[in-house]
Amino acid sequence: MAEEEETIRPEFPITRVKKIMKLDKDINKINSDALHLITYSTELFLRFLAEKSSVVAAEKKRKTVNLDHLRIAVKRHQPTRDFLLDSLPLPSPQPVRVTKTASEKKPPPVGTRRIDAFFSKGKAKVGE
Amino acid sequence: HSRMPLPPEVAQEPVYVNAKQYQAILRRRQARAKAELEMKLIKSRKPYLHESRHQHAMRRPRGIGGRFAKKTNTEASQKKDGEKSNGCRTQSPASSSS
Amino acid sequence: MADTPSSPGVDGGESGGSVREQDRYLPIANISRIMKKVLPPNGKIGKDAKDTVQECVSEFISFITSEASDKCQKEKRKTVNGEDLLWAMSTLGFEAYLEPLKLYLARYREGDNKGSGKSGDGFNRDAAAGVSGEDLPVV
DNA sequence: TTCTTAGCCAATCACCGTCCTCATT
DNA sequence: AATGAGGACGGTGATTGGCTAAGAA
Repeated sequence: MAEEEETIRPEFPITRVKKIMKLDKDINKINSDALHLITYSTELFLRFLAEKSSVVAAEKKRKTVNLDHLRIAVKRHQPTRDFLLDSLPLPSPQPVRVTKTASEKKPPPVGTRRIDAFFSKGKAKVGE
Repeated sequence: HSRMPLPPEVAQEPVYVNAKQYQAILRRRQARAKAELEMKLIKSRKPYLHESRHQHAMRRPRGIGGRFAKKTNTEASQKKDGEKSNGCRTQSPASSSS
Repeated sequence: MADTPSSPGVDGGESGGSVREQDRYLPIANISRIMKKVLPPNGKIGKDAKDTVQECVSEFISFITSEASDKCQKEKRKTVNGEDLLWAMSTLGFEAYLEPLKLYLARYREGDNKGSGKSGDGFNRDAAAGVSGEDLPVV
């Protein structure tokens, strides 16, 4: 057997993934497993965004995936939507179609709570 | 589990987020605010990242269609004037559509 | 064209102690290439979409890592390990990645390093679809 | 219809991977 | 003992813009 397993590598440069992690000074040390896992999961996440955005583009009958499609795609997956809340710039004109329907103004489904304490402390009670 | 209203960083009214992520999102906000303060994180995108690569791209031979052309022997010799024969776009997409 | 406030200036050196773009994001060419793989054959991607995805991906890294690191601090450990990351994934709503990740880790350990990298390996082909499924069951 | 824009090409060179030493667990 | 951080070094793929078809409007 003359063929040897070529050490295939992830699509992303691992060293840069680590650099991005280390931008947060609260991060101390990272072991090899963690580094590789994050790198690969990032690739998975990217594929997810691309795939979902592509679906939206198709729905909109567009051949080019644009930022709007990405926003809609993200909006459809709660965990992603929530943690990317600050990362997605709001589209310039938000069609304020907000009919002052008081009944509709109660968005939070069961199991949701409001946060008011951004200043006081970074700790809010999660217990319901 | 439950969802938590998150104080908006840019929006106006509180947004409800997954309770599991709530703490993590706030932590990240603090971390980014701190990083922005300490490292003066840039917000805007530069037109290009490296001056040297920008220059390289600008000085490269281009085909008739604006594409980068292969370095020819003429170029390799770097002495004689040459005629760029390659870099020309391949005719036309022709009919490759299935 | 609206030009960016910050001039290109010199390469590599930004005034003060600012973090460079190439240190905060993954290479845009890699982002674009991976995205194109899941698009239809003739699909295109807008520049704004690429740039924003690039930022979102970096945020993803920091988001997950932060949660894992937080767990480490609470447990008085100084090194983030694989378990911490897997735990963070599931905690933050990406439990769909657990299986693909474990699989990948096994591959990686097995032969020093192994990955899906190039197309041809199908063990992760549907991995992205894992979370694609839909919203998680909000119990 | 008109106007905007993303893909296309490949050469340099900044960055990635590897190997090393030293520190930490 | 095992393993991660940090640095040096060599190899290499990401970076890069003008033109125009492809799409958006």
